[in-house]
Amino acid sequence: MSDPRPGRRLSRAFFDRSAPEVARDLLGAYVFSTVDGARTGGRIVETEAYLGREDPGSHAHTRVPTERNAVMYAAPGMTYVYFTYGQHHMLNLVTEAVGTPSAVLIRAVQPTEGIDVMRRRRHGVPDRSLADGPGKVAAALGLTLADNGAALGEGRLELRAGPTPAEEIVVTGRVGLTEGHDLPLRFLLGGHPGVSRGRTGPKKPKPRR
DNA sequence: GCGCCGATTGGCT
DNA sequence: GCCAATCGGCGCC
Repeated sequence: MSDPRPGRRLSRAFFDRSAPEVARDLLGAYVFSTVDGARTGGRIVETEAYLGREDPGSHAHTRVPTERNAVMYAAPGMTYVYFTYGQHHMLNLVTEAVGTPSAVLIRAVQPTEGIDVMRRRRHGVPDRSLADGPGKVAAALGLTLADNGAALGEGRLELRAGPTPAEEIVVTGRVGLTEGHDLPLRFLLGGHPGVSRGRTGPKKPKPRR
């Protein structure tokens, strides 16, 4: 069995770097939440980087700050949580300096703590599917829009370093986007059973004939 | 295991 | 109105 070995808290400086660097280095790190008195979380095994105005897949693409994406412009390490598809929350961590809208999406977590609570929140799904997708991560951790905009170390989330992953780090295109899916900005631990099953290609397939 | 499809709310044009 | 950084169920091989 793999014992959880979370280390020291991740610093603001850790997040004050480019989103791809942070996304890669978050692999093997730990994320925990304390919600309703229950601590849950685990090891990050899949991430995606979103770059900002120049990134066609980003919420900040060619846009002035809006109410939703404002947090992307804020301080490194801040949590950016948004709601989509009428039912799912997505957990992101802001990267780079204030004014630069970039973030990293946490796409999959290997549960190590509070697994019983996560089972209850995820009601009926097999253990291997507790947090193997971005919507599942937020659901398993009990996150809501109330967690949007929390400064590093001040909200219900805690981020800690982990040992350097023994697994190979694999880089692919991002999942679920209509634009920018071809950029190599998705990072995952190769062969890990807990990564999402997301497709990397264009969302709308080319017409067949 | 893989692919298709409906669900369901809020953000944005 | 349109459609989204998704999920789970169902059908099929």
